[in-house]
Amino acid sequence: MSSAPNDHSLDMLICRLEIIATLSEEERAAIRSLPAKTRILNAGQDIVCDGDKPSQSCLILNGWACRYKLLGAGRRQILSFHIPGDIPDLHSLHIHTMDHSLAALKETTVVLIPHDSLRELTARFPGLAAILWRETLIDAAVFREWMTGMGRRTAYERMAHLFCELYLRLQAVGLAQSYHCVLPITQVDLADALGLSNVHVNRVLKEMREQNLVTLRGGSLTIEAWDELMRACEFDPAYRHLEKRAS
Amino acid sequence: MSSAPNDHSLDMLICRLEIIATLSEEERAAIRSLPAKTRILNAGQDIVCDGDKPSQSCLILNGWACRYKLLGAGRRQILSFHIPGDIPDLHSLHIHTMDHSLAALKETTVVLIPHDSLRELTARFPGLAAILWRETLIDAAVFREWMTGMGRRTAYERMAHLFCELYLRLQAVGLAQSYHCVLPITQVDLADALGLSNVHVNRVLKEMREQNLVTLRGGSLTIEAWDELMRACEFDPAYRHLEKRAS
DNA sequence: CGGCATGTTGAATCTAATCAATCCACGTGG
DNA sequence: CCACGTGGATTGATTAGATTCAACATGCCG
Repeated sequence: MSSAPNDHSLDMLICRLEIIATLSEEERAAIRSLPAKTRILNAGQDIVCDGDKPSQSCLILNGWACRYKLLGAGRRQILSFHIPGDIPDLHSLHIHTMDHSLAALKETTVVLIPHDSLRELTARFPGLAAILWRETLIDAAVFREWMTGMGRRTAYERMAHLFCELYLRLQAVGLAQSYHCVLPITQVDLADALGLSNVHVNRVLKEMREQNLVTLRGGSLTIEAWDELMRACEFDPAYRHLEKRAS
Repeated sequence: MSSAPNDHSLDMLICRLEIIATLSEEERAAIRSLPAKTRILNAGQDIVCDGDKPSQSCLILNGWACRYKLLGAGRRQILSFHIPGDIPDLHSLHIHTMDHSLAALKETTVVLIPHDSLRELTARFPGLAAILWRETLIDAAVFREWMTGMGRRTAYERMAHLFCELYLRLQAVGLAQSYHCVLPITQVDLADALGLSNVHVNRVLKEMREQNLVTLRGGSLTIEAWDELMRACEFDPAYRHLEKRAS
């Protein structure tokens, strides 16, 4: 953990929020002056654990993370994947006990922002409060989409849907272009995210590869037929609620 | 739709918020003076639809509702059930387009509160804003729990878990006692909520009945063995985040 | 080089879905 | 009052999809 010179790590957050809203110069300045500590995590390392009562939230600067819950008999459910610009535990600002864990999927750099500072920020700038609130609501909207997938979509559709979602999210932060991106997710992780067994994930991936739809290999994803991929899972990006709106 | 004399329908909301927080007298008064219209819906009637851009949120006064998404080929996923005291579409305050629908499961009375008034309220009382934000975060926490159920729990466990959740929620608003409550949910609804087929729901219910665990019949639920029911699904109520905290 | 994590494949098994009847309670209209 | 229609619940038979178990391949790292 290193106390940051605060180069401009928080610009990442500004950039992210401006995807869904317009910020004033004051608001940008206030965000930039948030106290922040940088921390680097190894692959597999937990950032926050189920049951913790964190006093800070983390912004991902680079790397990958996922949230997950553990059940008895070694069962695990991955709830979401997170990429640079995300604040995966923003909810802990108002919900004090973690009901799941957050872990790095590869070497990952995060910026830790104290809840006190965030609370002060939202008190001074109600507009920012609304935007952050909105971020957590979008998070919930994505949960709803995943839920409907797990309940009512086939394994094939679920996988296709996840690839569409991840590609668009990566593209939005400049980490994907021309239907190609890094995806440091193992087949076991995919299985735990989609509610499948690792063996079945392997077979569905094989099928998609053979159909020249998508190829996932060596930690990188190539989408060979974007339109068909979207059609296969009835993908509608509306659930991510990216319509911009002057708060 | 009738313009309400505003007897005290909003006390329901106060009561609900005081489950997770402590309100000042001013805050209570401000809530009570919210403009509100009462509306009565028939069973099966939609309250808000996927794609709508509502300008108000609804508080359930009595009855039952559920949120759901429709997919191609007639598939439906129920995302949540709602009982008196819930504000199932509070998120529409900051997310402007509905990504799912909300429908009454039986004759249901709701109070409609304009977004403008809510925004004004949260601007004047940042403490209330935090509490409402928190409500939406708890909503998301429940989604996470359902997700892990659909991904990693068996049909039997999922069903048991849902019954535990609903019973405790009903109990909290005085609609259940001595392990018995009204549950106007058909087996088809249960199936769409749990990601199962109606036939399988029927079989699991039969199994539970034969084990003297729970009986669901004629719209009412009786839990014969609460402890065992909780054990069967590893139920831990923590995910509903009811710890009270002076905001 | 050995060890370990990850990915791949086959075979057997099982859970839950699907298809198809039937039943029952209830309300409606003749 | 009874015939009828309807929505929900129930049951059986069959099948599809996914899991489990097991073996083996591959690649990376110390």
